[in-house]
Amino acid sequence: MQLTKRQAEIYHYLLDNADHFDHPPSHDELCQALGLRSRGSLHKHIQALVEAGLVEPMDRTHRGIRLVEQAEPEAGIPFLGSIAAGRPIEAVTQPEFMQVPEELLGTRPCYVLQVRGDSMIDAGILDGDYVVIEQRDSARNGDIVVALVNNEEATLKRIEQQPGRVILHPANASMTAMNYTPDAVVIQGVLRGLLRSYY
Amino acid sequence: MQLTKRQAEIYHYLLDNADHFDHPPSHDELCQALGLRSRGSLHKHIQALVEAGLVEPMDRTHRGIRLVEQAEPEAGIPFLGSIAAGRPIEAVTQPEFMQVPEELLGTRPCYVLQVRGDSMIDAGILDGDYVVIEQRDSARNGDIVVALVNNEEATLKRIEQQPGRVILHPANASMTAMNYTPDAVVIQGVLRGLLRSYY
DNA sequence: TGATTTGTTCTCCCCTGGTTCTCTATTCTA
DNA sequence: TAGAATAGAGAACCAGGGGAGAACAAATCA
Repeated sequence: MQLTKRQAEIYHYLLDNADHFDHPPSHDELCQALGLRSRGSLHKHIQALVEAGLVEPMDRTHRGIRLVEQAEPEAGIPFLGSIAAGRPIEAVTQPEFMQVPEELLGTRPCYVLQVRGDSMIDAGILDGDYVVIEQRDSARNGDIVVALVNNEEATLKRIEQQPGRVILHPANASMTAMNYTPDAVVIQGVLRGLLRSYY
Repeated sequence: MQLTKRQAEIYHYLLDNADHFDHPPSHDELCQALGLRSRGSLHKHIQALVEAGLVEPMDRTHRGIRLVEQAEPEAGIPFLGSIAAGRPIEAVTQPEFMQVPEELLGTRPCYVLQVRGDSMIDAGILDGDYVVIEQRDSARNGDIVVALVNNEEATLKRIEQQPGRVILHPANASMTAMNYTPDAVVIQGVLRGLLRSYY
């Protein structure tokens, strides 16, 4: 259902101030905060929000103006899919969330990918491991990064950036490093943590 | 259940003053403290708190207003210390707790140790990694276990149990497996997960 | 055991606050 | 430009929240 301008205004006020109130506000308090003089007018708006499913119906209970539980902040960080050298990231249809120790998180947003293949095995990253990736578009030489190559292949490699070229080093004695021009390689994130499940 | 404003007020008063009382307060004392003149009125509020599960039901016992212990669910599993081949587990003085994805947990209690040394490097377990250990006293051949050897040395190795002897295999080409009698090796847990932090 | 606390129940009452209604002003739209 | 939609004011209504106090019963104390 479409909100009117005023309804949206009031809804946003409620959103912004949800934590300011120690108790849900009464109609009178809200009227004052919103510059209304009539409880009746406010009630009409609140009623519209209830019908739109944004506010809990409050059947005569006092101080009952409560926002509908927004999708509770899903704990953890999203598990997005799997990464295998030479293919695009294979996304899961429904992102799941994984609880990750804070020690493995950076300040920037992070996500989790599952590693396919053995290209980083000498760095202790095995087939099936989960890697925590911090979203960044730049990296320092020596970092292990998720890189998008030629706009189609995603890969997890150690990066070496030199003037005029970018080298992606696997960590596998049986594989060789690859050379690219800088504009062929887009850094999508930097390896920040690793999770492995046995059994 | 949602508390009314007054109920929340009283509950917070109880929380704030829980330690001030040498014994749980009587209704009369609380009335005085809260500025109420009627025990009956207070009783209604306390009753609501009991129904909300915040106050112990006090079936007619005198001076019985007691808060329900809010067993705050300690998030995560304990980080106990570090394990290095050939030494006892070095315990941290104050166990910290780490958030660990459910995928790495078993049904039994788990704890976290930090790995010191390179003895399992060929299994992708590096110096500094955190391992999630499930408490068990037995393991299957091939499992990586925390084993207490000769009642003094703790070590993380792949186990092979044969009639009359136990072999602990490192995963490092430059190290050799060790043979023990079964009673010299006590299994303390089985490797269940691994966490690694880069940077 | 009798007196005193103290928890419980109940009834009465007032005020706050949600609801409903009507009336009016303004803005938008066909 | 007329009618609809949107907004607000304010009155009236009444249920819920909160308190007072009496009466009672169980626990505790002297």
